[in-house]
Amino acid sequence: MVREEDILQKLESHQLRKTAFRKEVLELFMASEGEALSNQELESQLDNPDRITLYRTLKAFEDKGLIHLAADSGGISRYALCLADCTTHAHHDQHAHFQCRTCGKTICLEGEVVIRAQAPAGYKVERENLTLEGLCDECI
Amino acid sequence: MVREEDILQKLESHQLRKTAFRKEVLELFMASEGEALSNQELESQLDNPDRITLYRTLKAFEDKGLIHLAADSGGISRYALCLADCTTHAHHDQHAHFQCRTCGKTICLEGEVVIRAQAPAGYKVERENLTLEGLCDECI
DNA sequence: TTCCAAATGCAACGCCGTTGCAATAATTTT
DNA sequence: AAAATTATTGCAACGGCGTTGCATTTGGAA
Repeated sequence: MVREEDILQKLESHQLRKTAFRKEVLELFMASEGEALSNQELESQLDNPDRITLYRTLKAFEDKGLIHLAADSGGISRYALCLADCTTHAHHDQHAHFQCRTCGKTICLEGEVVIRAQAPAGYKVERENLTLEGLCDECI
Repeated sequence: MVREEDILQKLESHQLRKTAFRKEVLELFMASEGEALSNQELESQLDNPDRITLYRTLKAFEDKGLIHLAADSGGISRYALCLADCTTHAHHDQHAHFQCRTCGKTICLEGEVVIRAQAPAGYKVERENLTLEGLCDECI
């Protein structure tokens, strides 16, 4: 269970207005335990879901460093809560994601990620994106 | 320049019919030097491009192991030629991709890729997907 | 309470990708 | 080489994801 107080505090600290809608959305993220949620999944759990408002809410959350985008192989967007040290326009959590090829469930992976891959000379690498694909524990 | 003979041979060896359209599409891939091309980019270079036919052509190429999908951060599909040892339903080339955040140019990266990341116990990892993002030599 | 800026809800749009179906073209068979 | 078979093409229509513009409502500050 997520405490109302914690939700409000999180919105406040990220300079986001405490509207009913945003509280609902943030609660879903905080209750999802590191799972990345799609617009569709969020809509199905919301009270009075307006697609467009949800899109804009997620974009606002992302801009303020509250959530981050996790690549989905199907081309849709999935977001997950950032760790504590992400702030506005400064996402610091460089971690891998896992996506189940059957149910689409996507989670953030904890722990160390070591990547060795080289871009050609003259290229500038700014971010590394690692996604593991396979079967989750429920689809195996 | 790509030789007609090589195009036909490649289609033949992958059990694909040698139609005018497919020859055109394959030629674009063979001339692109490891760059991953989107439907849009292909359409703009084709003679008489039918969107739907192009989608199906790419799917056929992929099924037969001629091309592979490279993740695009914007959620669209980009394909690139496979290396020689890919065959029907058996893609062997596990390599990273680089995508420019400005122009979208996407290339296959050669060389070794070492990944250390752990999925939770009970999960089965089947594929690892590594994409580097940044600026290409022309956008820097 | 008043005011302003931000967030919401609605309508409309554009792009990516897919499906069904009839017409056409490439192989295979005789 | 013609007929039969099978795959491919082109077209129409559709659905989903995501965006933009605009009027209305709401949250927060003065």
